Amino acid sequence: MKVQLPSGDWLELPDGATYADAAEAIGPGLARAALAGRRNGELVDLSAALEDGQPISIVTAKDPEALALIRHDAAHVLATAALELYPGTQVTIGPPIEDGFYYDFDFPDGVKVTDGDFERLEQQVREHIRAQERFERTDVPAGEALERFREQGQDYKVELIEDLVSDRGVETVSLYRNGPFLDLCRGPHAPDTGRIKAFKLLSVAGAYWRGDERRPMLTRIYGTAFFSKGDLDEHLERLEQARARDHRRLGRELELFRFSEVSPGAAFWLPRGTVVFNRLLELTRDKWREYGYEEVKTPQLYDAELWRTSGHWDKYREHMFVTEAEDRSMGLKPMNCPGHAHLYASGRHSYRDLPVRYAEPGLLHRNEPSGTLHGLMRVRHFCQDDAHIFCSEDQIEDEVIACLDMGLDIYEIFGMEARIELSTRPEQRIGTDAMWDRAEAALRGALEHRGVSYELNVGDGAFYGPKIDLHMVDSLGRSWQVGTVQLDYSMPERFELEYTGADNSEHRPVMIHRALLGSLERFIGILIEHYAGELPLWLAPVQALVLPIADRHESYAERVAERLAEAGLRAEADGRTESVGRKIRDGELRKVPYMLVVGDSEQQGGEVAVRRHGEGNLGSRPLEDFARALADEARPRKR
RNA sequence: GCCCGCCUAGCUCAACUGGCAGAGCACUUCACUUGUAAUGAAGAGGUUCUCGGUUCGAAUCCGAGGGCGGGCUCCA
Repeated sequence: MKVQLPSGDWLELPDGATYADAAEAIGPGLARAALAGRRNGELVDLSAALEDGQPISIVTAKDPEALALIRHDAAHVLATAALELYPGTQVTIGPPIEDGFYYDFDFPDGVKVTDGDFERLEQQVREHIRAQERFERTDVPAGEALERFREQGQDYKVELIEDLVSDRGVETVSLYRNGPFLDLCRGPHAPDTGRIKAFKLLSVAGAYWRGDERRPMLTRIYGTAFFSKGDLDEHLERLEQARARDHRRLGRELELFRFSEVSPGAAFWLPRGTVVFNRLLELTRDKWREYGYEEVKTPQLYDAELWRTSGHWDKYREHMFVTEAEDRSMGLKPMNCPGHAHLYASGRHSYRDLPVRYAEPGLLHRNEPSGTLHGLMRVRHFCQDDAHIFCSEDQIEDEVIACLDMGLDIYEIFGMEARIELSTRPEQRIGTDAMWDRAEAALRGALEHRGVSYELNVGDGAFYGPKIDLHMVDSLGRSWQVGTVQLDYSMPERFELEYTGADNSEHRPVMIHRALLGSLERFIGILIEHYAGELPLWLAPVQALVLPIADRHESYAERVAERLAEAGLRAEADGRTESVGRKIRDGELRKVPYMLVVGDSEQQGGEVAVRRHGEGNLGSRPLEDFARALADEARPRKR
């Protein structure tokens, strides 16, 4: 039989040959390096049989998918070790993930595995790796596999097989054996455990079986594997560097904000952080003006009646802070939409006035579960760059395009890109199919018009309408939603919103909820990590620090700072009686963009010696000159 | 909310098996008057997260609560 190699050459092999045989035939070096085969783009075991006339390739460590392969191998070896150290453990699933793998275990009663047990586990794993145990695949009838796992008391595996049979009509399943461990697994695997060259366990966490909070809580052990110790070390080094960018750490070090037990999930903004916050808000307001929004201000606290009307009392109450006042139930707003809808409803509107765009940097409170709070990224109190657009149905697409434009404008200022998702109609929904068709088409049309790529999230829309979500990742690769553009047909219904059409009869507007930064808190968290704390000049809490060399230069330093302040810049003089080296060090650690050293020669010549953060000494230049240049550089961003 | 871990000075962290709570940085004062990443000395700073228990004795052991961290679930 013949198979075709990636080079286009044909390779002649005896019938019944495997990928391993093909690798051997090509050369002994490749045979040693071979980890798996590739058939029609899919990885297969080296022991898989070749088919006549097929194009094939041999996968080695250089293949982009090879790491996932050995990480999956590593997960099996971890399960092997766990079963040996903790007999009676039930194994569940153990897939490779970005940067590593995990395995979920249900340990026997009384066994609690923590990261203190990692050393023992790792040692056990290493022994199996050293032994170079072969991964052997066998395909068996589902019934036989069921029997086997039932006997072993592996209930989760039994459930998995039962579901494979009932949901997918599977008749045979594949099992993989490595050393003493036999696991239900789709494969493929490397030929033996010795291919895992570097291995490390990273963390332990709880995880619900099948992600369902009503099912048992399992113990998830995270780890990673590489083809060399060097690669592993490099990865650990990257993790360490990512931790140094953590906004919680930088927020404390740069004195931007703090948290306190007296108000969990709510940031206390220090003066420097407040500068950043306000600068971002100014940017938002500029954009609102540019895109034709009108800013409004609505109350924090509303009678329960409003929340009943909006549906929050039924659907969102557990996330609301509720209080009593003079025998009335009141709720702090978790969203601005009911207030804006109420405001719209309280006046008359002509079709000539549409779209009405109400914007508000709304202060919201949401009673998020304690376990979900996370620095600035997930808080209970935050400020949303929120707006609601009331428009006719034929205005939807243009409005959504404008929202996307505005969002992409803003992200571009920071050189950041959002991952965009379109979420379509869920099972539980209101409105007719025709309405959903139009709404989804409008959102898709807007995305395509703007020419952005997006992922389709089928069935994940809100019950009242489809939505576009914009996500960004933090320093550790965690994805957070920032912006959202949502169509809402429900709220206008509930609040009986109307506008008078050209036909002089009343029509129902559509409501578009949209936020682009999402929450200023979260966005600032992402910005801090994006810039590793080195905020661009226009956002920096202190833009220039003036450093007098000796006491006699202090009044000149003050004058320099004042001159910069006159130019609209944020400047401070460091009048401490410390060495210049010390002041520079402190300024560098504070990540202040510019430091201006002033001594005798600067004072006499009306100059400043400019030092740029991260670049060093740029030499002296006239103060006037520098002030003008800096004011220009600090003038907002692009556009 | 659930699982695991952690909580000592403003920050980073010490304190052998239960036996007088410490250091560096920051802060205050004094001296030094400084030219591009830490001048020196002295001083002050503690409910060891909270409450309860065990013990002659608890930062340390046990229980409950709070907060934080890593995940899971949730997240209009």
